[in-house]
Amino acid sequence: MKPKLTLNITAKTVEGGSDNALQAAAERKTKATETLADAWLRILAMKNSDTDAVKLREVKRAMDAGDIGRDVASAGKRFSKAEALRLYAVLAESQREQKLADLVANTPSNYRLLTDIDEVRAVVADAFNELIIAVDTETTGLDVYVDVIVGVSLTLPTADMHYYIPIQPTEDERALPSEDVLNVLKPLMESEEVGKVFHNANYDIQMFKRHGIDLRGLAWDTQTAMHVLNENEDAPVKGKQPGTYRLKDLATKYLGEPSDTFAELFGKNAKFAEVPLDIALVYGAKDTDLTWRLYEFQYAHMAKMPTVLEYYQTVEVPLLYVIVELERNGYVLDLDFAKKFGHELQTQANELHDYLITELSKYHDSDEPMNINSPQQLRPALSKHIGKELPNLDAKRTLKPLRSKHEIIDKLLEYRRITKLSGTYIDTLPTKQHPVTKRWHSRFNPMGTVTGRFSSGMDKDNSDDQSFNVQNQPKKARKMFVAPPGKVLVGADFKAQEIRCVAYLSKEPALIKAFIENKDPYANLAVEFTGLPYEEVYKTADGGDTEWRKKMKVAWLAALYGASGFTLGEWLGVPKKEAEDFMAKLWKSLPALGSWIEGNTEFVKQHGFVWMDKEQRKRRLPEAKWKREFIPYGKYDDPKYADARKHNGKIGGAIRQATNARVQGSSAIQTKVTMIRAHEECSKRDGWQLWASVHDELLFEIPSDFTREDIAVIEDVMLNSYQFGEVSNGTDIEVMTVWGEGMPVEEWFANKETEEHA
DNA sequence: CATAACGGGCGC
DNA sequence: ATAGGCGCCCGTTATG
Repeated sequence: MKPKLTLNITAKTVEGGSDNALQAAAERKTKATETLADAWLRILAMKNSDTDAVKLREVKRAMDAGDIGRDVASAGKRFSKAEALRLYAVLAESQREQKLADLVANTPSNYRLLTDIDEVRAVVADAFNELIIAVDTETTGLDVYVDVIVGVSLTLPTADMHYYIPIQPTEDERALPSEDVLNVLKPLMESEEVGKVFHNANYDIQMFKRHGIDLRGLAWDTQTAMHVLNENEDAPVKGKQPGTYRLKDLATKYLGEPSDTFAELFGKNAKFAEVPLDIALVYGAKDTDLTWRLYEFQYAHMAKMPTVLEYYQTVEVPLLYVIVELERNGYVLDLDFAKKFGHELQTQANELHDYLITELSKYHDSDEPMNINSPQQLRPALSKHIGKELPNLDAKRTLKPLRSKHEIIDKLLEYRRITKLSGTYIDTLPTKQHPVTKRWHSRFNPMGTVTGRFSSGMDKDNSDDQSFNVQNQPKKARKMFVAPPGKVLVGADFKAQEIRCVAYLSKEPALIKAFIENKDPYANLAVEFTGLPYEEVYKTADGGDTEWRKKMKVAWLAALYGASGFTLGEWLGVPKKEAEDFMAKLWKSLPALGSWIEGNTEFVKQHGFVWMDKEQRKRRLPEAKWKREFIPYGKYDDPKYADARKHNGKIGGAIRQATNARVQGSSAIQTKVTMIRAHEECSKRDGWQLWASVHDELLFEIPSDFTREDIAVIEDVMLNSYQFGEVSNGTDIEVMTVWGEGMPVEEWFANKETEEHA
């Protein structure tokens, strides 16, 4: 039986209403007579977010099964998406209670709650007989500088036992004092002899550090390992929920063990310290149980790729210690400078805003005041102002070419530059000082990119996170970052890292020769291409780039990014045909490079992935194996072929990524290996810290009375930690007290000597 | 009021 | 037939 809802009115009986009112009433009636099935069709056809879509389907399933009925308060009203989502909350709550009861009732017999310190001692003694164990901490929250551990889970695989140790401040009198338990655990956690497996080790290492435990013996992290095994795991695919590197999602998917996250079981704002111990046991012990099983699964798979396994264990795992130090060290900001600079920007922004509003309001067709930041309002107004229809407001392609002709566009670009600078950096960063450490902390995510680079930014799972992206700070914002008292910052980059990487991977003689002879690679490419003498294609008399060198830089990027002739033409400002001819001729003069790129394309089409250097890491590009769909000539813009267009676009995208991923990923390996060496050298010396890593650059914090020998150590780290075959590494080293305001090492020492003699 | 998509822009 | 790789974050806009 379909429930049918009707309202007791008809259009005819409404008295004294206007036509509009009649119509509205009729519409209301149509909507009200909608069947529930129709309502579902309507709701599911809406533009729902992925999370909403999942919730809605779940509610529909429960309703169809008769598990849940309509909201009493909404009786008589049309069934809405809002009501469906309210029902989801009700459903989730009752399911949650049922799930918890089921979990406790089905607690495995080898899960054990430890509430006696002697039992903890016995378990630790047993753990010393294991080669490797799984460990997890439960805490009061997610702030690694404030929150504390309220429980520790241990899995002892040979004993086949899973323990949960609740500690104070867990709100149960059986919970043991924190210090007692952690003192017993300390030798185990600090032992190199017993390996440890974690899921998201960074977090647990930091929590232990907060309690004075310096964790050693890290053997595996099931989160970063999963990313090495499948970097596409949480690719934002439509209709699929992201965030699948969570332990519970991985267990559900790979272990066939349906598992709920903490929030799903206890609600968003629940505190682990308040969870009853019978539930805490089954939840906590299951964490390490699942982590261990996931480790076994992952190890078996990775062992089939020995080069990847070796890389994971010797680079990605030890790197986690480095990341912990990097994040905890944090940054010092010059707040006085930020405040002064912020005011300056504000004044400039206000002036520009006034000018733009005055000029553009004339063309703004609305009673509401105009908003310059709204592209929707800005584009028509600006188009009318300059008397030319603008297709978009893209700075590089559309606005910059017009800036010299129209003052308004020049001012607009300046306004956008200033508001971006203050809004994202100068005004925002000062608010992110950590209240306890008094420093600014960034996150370095080793699984933030598909190629193996780090990403940096906020922790998406932690809404309170005050972290920020340290890798995209513009030059002007870097001036806020200063060396801590008594220290200097030393920046060391990999000179032409990606070009050296390509020289090595492609074995292109023209490139290799440039680095052996210590010449400029772009100029050497130009020599190879034009036959002109080196001096004529390198620098101009005033030290700027020659036309040929500029052109080669652009062509280089095009080659690396897989740009088409069309795009290269745009970059060089020449017709497509000319760009294509140029590219063809370039490949002819660099045959090894050309065939290397072609080889990458063939390889990815055949295998659906590419290798990074020495097969240490894969970039999986399954779309490259797809077959192109046929679109008849002239039908390209036909909406009928939209899907085919999209399909073919993905193939092109995957092929473009093949070469780029090899270069970017291999360079990232070099940077990561070098970071481990850098960290080792820092830990041998007082006051030395790795300060940041920005893709092809490492920054150090060292005492300001450093010597030339100290710089030689940093130079050695950069040049000799990871080689690209016979292609040597290069580095430029700078000393600074303010980030970005550097000077060469020799200048630093020269200044110092002058001061000493004065 | 929360969430997500999008245009735009900073870094390498 | 199609148009530059990898990120993160801001403000606006759409949506219910």
